[in-house]
Amino acid sequence: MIDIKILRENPDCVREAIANKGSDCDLDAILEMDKERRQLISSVETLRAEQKSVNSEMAALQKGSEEFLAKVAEMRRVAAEVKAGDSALKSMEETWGELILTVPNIPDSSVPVAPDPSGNAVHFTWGDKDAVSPHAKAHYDLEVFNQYSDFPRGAKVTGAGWPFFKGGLARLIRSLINFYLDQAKENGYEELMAPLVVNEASARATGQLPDKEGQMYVIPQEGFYMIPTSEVPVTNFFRDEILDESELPVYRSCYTPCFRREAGSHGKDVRGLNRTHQFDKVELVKWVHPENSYNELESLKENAESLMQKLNLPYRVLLMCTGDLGFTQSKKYDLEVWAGGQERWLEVSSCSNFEAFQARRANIRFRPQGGKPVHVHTLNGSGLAVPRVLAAILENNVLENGNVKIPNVLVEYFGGGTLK
RNA sequence: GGAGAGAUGGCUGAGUGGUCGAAAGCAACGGUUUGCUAAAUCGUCGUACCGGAAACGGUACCGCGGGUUCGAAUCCCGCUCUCUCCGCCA
Repeated sequence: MIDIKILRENPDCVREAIANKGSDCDLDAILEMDKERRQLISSVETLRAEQKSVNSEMAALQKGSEEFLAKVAEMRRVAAEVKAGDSALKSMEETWGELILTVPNIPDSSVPVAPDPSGNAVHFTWGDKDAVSPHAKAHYDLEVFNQYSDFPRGAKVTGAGWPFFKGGLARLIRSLINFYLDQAKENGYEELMAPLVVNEASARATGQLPDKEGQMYVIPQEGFYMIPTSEVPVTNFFRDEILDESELPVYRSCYTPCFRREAGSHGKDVRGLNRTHQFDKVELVKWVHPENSYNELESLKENAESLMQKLNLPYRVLLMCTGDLGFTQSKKYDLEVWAGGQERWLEVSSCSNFEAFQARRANIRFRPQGGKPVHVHTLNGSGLAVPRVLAAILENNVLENGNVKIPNVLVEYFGGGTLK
């Protein structure tokens, strides 16, 4: 949620941000309504103040006295006015609340201005993508992959895009998760286990609702949503709370499966591990002091990068342009791993600073020394997604005989050096 | 799933229709006192919104949402959550 004060004081700056993000929302209508709303608030409150002061006079009067009864008659009229004003205000607040939620977050000044993904800047690359296995093949064409995964049975049991993994591949997935979590711990993130479904308020606070509703699976009986990322339960951990300034920054990591409907996806993008409805991911989440959030974004990104370095996987970092920024983000880096068999970059992490946008929605604040509560800044990034990293490992590390060499850092987790 | 009890400020806990945003205690913060610690003592001590340059003023909030009433923490209805007991169960 945008800060209404920024909107009032600097509408042009917000207007520009909206244009750069390519979103459309009617700022003039919002500002106009803000004005009306405030007028209404003040007229209702004036009435109520009158009501209140007469009520205390009445408390001192004899109950059935003439004077008392006269006041009752008079106040009956005021009460009706208050009631009418209240209901008008309530409906206005409702509309207003919906409108203000349509205003996107403002991009940071360091974000390149461009309308579409072609404006994303390659910020950094690591590793030599031409030095991967000479036998590289798309993972879905590899014998080991097909041996240890079962898409047809997944489709039978649930549907397309809900695979089973078996034996060595299942173990490799588990190895990656453990590796990620252990690394996160090294970097100061406390591990969290979270609910896999959330209520509507949580989905709203992190911004999945209302604008990404179609992405989530719904449990209508309970009004719950299956999480599309652990960002949702984890960020909501502190919803409606005031933290101590001394607690900041708070770092948390969380492994969960993630569930995404991926409506409309099809073709090459969804083959094999590239895109499934359920996938494993470790998420890194930070709650930080507003002054430090951009430094914190850099270190968050580096924490994610270090995983690929240790796995010896070539990757690149994109600084996303305004047109490719999400609704809630101020600045975002995408991390893409090189999948040598498919010869393409696969997104494995997206590290974002939301500034106070989520914190405002989620009502997460901290109390500065002796001062009024202030919204924290929230950040998150994958550290990392499992399936696409797995795809890269398989594709880049295929040996001549079709077996796959396990990255050194995973050997101990995996219990062996080769997947065969 | 069945039966019952409960939800008040950071915490404990009074308050069953009127001057209650809410007693008291604890914790916290500031001052005094004190050789130090402790104790004592005085004061401050919720959040949001509206108005205001500010000082400050106003309004709302006693789990959440409705209702009754001139007036609701208090009465009525619905919901959520917590606890206890029974049943079921990884």
